[in-house]
Amino acid sequence: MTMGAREAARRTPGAILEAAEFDLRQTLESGQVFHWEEVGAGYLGLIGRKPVHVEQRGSALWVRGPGAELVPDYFALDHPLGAIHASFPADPAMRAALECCRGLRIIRQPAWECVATFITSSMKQVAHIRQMSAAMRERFGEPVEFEGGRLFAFPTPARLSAVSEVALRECGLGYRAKNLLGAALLIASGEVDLAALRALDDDAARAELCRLPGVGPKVANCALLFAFERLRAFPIDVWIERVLRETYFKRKRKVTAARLRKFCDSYFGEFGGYAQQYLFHHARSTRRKKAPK
DNA sequence: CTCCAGGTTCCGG
DNA sequence: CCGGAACATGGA
Repeated sequence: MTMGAREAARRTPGAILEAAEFDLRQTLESGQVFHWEEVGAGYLGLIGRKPVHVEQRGSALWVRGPGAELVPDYFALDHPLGAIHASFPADPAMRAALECCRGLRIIRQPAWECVATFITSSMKQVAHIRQMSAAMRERFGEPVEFEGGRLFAFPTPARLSAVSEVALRECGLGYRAKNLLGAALLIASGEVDLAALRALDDDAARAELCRLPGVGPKVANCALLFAFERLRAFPIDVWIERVLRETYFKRKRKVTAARLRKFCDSYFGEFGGYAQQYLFHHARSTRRKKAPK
């Protein structure tokens, strides 16, 4: 596909940066973030309110747009991925996940949009979460012009707290609308201070997150992992639970949630969150491709 | 049409 | 502490 001269002229100047041990696609398609769109040979999205287009060619990232300078931090290119991979347990399941997902990085998301999207995630497929996120952005977010198109920032807590529950339901949230509204209110009022969580240890930060309606242990761990860089946080969802039971608790009866929790916290170690994300993405990408008949 | 999805909350053993 | 049930919506 060649690009027309007019379209090419719309492009903003770009830059090239080195990104070793990084796989953009695995990172953006692994279900940790929900607003990036595949455009051309790369991905288009916002980092906060700054638009950027990112394309990977080998170990180089071609970036263009106001968000370009934020790319290294956002995609956590400074995480010691070699050491992280080396920290994974050496069992077969973990090995397979590593081979599948090598280069996947846990990114540094803005806290609120991470918390908010995961509040909407309960009992929803990744495709649905993406739809709800897009709907809320388009309807309530600040528009951002970029290369002849328009993107929308994720609406702030203040903005969302002023929205009606009906309007949120129209974005497809269902019963989650009330939770998101309540969470936005608690944060907009200052009763819960997301920025202040950075000073707390993991357990205290998790407890604080769980004060938000619609945030339980799983969503709190997602937020800790994807927005607060707590790389030990290990979210247990239906996929991971299936993997755990089939892999580490084969033919054991009565494995309670508490038992699973305890196992994960000790077995996967200091970068447990990374291990979890690799297992999650591997399970999803192999289960979905199966049986095209 | 039926099944199920990155859960949380509330309620009775 | 543990298992169940309700809660909404849409893609496969």
